[in-house]
Amino acid sequence: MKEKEQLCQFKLMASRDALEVIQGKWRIPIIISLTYGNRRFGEIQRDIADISPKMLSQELKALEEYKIVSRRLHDSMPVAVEYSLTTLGHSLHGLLDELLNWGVHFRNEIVSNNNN
Amino acid sequence: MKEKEQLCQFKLMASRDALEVIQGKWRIPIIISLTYGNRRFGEIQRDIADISPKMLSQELKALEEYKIVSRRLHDSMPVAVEYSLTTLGHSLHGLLDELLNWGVHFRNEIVSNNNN
DNA sequence: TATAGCAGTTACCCAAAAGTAACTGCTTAC
DNA sequence: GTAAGCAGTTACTTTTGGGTAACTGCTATA
Repeated sequence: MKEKEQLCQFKLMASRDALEVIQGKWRIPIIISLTYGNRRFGEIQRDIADISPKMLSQELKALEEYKIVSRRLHDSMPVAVEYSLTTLGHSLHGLLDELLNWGVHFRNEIVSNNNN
Repeated sequence: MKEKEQLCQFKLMASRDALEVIQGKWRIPIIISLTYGNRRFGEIQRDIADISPKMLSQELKALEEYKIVSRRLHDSMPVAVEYSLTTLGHSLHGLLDELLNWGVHFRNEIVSNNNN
């Protein structure tokens, strides 16, 4: 079964590509916040109660580089910055959905399985 | 829109639950290897070419604690150990699928988008 | 004119994650 | 009897991720 092994290797590579982008404590939460519409820096910070401005800024920059998030600067005075998901960012929708569903499923399992 | 905000908070929690389990460089790859059937320690190690025995052992233990993986010891002589996915482990199938699809999608996007 | 809000940045520190290398005890095959 | 494969473990080091606190420059509001 050489085919099977090649498929396995292919999947391993694909998973690495994906993980490279979404890895870390804050990226998924940031993306989730942005699925609720365009958001300002401070708004995201309020959504994700325990993120520091340093981490938010750092991770937003990373997500921008991966073309997941776009940053629009409105040249009003006091600077207003608007973050939003790109098309590529929105393409994470299905993955996010599965992640959330599984998160809920997992919590139910561990709560109910005092048996086992 | 108080509802919207509560839903957002709910999703943030669910994502944390899920991430706690699948976070890290090696867990997803290990789970992928195990979707190809029950596997011995050495087989997983060969699937995932660059994992060290230390990391494999450590992550398998963690996945066992989360009830994602089960370890069966055959008391033959030379010890044979068989790892497999639990039901909970198999329930990650949909998530893995989305992850892999997105990984492929992402790679295609960044390869083709020399424009932008 | 002092305070608060906007959108961050900077320097410093610590803990966790991961890598490296060597070693274990067991058995079978050469 | 020596090498190789099984399934790991141990000690040590490096790297990275993330936390904390203080600070920036700008503006609107009280």
